[in-house]
Amino acid sequence: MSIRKPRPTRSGSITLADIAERIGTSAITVSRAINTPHLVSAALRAQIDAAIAETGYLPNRAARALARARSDSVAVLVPSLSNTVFIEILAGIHDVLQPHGYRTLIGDTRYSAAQEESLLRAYLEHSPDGLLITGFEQTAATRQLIANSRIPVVHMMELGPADACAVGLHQFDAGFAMTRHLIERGYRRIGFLGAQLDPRVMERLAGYRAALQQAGLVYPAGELLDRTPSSIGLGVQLLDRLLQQAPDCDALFCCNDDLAQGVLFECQRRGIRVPQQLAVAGFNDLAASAWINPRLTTIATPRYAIGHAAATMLLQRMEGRVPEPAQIDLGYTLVVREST
Amino acid sequence: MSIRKPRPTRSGSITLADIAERIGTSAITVSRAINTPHLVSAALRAQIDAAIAETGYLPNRAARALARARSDSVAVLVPSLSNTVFIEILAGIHDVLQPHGYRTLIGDTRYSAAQEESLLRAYLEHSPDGLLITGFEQTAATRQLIANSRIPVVHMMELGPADACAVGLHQFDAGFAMTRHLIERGYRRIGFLGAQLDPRVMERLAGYRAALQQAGLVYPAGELLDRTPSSIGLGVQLLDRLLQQAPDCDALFCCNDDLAQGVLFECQRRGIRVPQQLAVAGFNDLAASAWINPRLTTIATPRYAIGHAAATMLLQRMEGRVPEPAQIDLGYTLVVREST
DNA sequence: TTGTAGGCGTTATCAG
DNA sequence: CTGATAACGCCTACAA
Repeated sequence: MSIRKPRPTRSGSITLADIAERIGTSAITVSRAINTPHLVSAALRAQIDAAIAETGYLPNRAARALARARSDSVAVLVPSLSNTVFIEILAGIHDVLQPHGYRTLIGDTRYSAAQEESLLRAYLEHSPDGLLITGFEQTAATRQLIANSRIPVVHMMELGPADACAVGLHQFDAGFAMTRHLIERGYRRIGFLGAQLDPRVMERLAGYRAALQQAGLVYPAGELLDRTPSSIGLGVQLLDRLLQQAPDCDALFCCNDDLAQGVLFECQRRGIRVPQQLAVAGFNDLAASAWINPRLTTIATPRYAIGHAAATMLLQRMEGRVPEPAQIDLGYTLVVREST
Repeated sequence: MSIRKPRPTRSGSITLADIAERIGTSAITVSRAINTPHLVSAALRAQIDAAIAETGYLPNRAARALARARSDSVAVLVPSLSNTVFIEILAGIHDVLQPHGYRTLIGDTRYSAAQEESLLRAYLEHSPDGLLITGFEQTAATRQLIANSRIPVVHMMELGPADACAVGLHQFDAGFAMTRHLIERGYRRIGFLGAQLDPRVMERLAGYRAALQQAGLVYPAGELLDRTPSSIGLGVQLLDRLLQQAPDCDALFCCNDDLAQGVLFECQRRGIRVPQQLAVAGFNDLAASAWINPRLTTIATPRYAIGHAAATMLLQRMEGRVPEPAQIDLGYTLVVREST
């Protein structure tokens, strides 16, 4: 009989070996009792469970990750957390991944490709089992990092090159559809308010331009673009600037609801009647838009569903399956309310 | 000269040893070149850096965490991500922790103490070096987990028992102050709309009640409480119910700005003049509140600063220092605008 | 300034 | 069903 040497650990926390020692079995058996209970006799299992409960043992993820060469975690990169659009995406992701035992490493790139790159580098050190990333505008280095890591990736929000996995919608089409709606309503001098100018906004803008062009209603004076992050306050400000550069504008397509809400507030304040004097449309259908006065016409985007589907697709790829199809277009809905 | 045996790794990724082998040195030297460059000769350092760049080597956090018995990560538990209040707290936390090399594990408890407990259990497996948690309403098991883990904790938003570390404000006082403001403005039948009913809302309610009591203006019919999560739509709905149960109400203190915004939208729709017929006050000073019509009187809470200070305090404790004082009251600001 | 030995806590592998 | 052994990749301690 060998004398078990006392095992003073550096961290002082309880380990598998501690539990094993307590009930005179081996660490590996305790490990099995936890991970594959059906491979352990009921008697031992009961003892082990009791010891675990007594001691408050918590498995050490780092050790597990090291031994198994996988971390049960997924890195998620979004451009912003203050935009509820991405919060809803995260909710969809979480609801899929959580039940499968995955942890989520959330990274906020603050709309910067450089930040995205450094965040990704940082997260790759955790050897995530998969990656969910927003859009397709990665730096070359980011793309290289992803390629080298060999982990499955699913892009969110936009649809891209056919060889990539993605769940999203055609931002161009949505921008086009909203503009068509305004044209069909009879508006003729349709402006566009753009903020942040991230790739998705630029796509919407392209859709807007295409629709105007097609209808012979091109209206350059009506375009107002600003790199500033979108906000209600910015909407207020941009309306003022727009009315100066295009006083005869009769409809305004805002690249998102924040901006549109600011515009509506300012219209109220100035006594501009919406939609009679100026029609206002937004994008994304945020919570306030259904209640503001007048209720805002907008494009509803399926954020939760995008997160859900992207996570589901990633799950398949992490399990080695090949998701079919590789690109899922979840579309958009034109929600016509009172403001147009 | 010993023959180096080929090192086929399970994961296939590049390791310190790979780099070392490439340039004929040892793993530990490469480790030092990365972590304590001043302990390695310039010549070797240059070679090592080159090899790292060439191979795209990324350190393995799990191995590092295991070896050092610390993870350079901090667990953060908030009740909601859809409430921008907590997003701003996260921003403050991030801005402090990120530069110090800490990763943030974000947990959304969805206002459930049970979820909080299971999230904490999950995150403790990552052996975070510290914990930031919202409020003081933990389950007994949660408290036990925290105690056993022996990691430093800082509570956020509220102030609590003197032996705990916390950064926040006296929700009771803020509720009291807003109610005093309404009383001083001359309103006499002041109602209260409460949603979610989390501990902080209940504190504000208590402050409201105390102020009314003190002024001899107790107005039970004016209290309307609903467990439903707060939202603009709920504000609309609650106003309707309130006007039925307390038609003579002349001021309404909403437990947060979402609710208040819904109330304002519905007042507009019904032609109720604010503040002449009904004064409306909110709580938190969300972005829209400064722009809505009429502009909303509310309590501004220092969310970013709370996150920032809490993270700073945690940092001190993680470095073994004892922060002084242990409780930081960051206060609140009564922002009087047009709605009262 | 560099290297060797050994351990961190868990799991894969293979043997009983 | 159970266990011994050897990784996993990195770091501490000590030695040279």
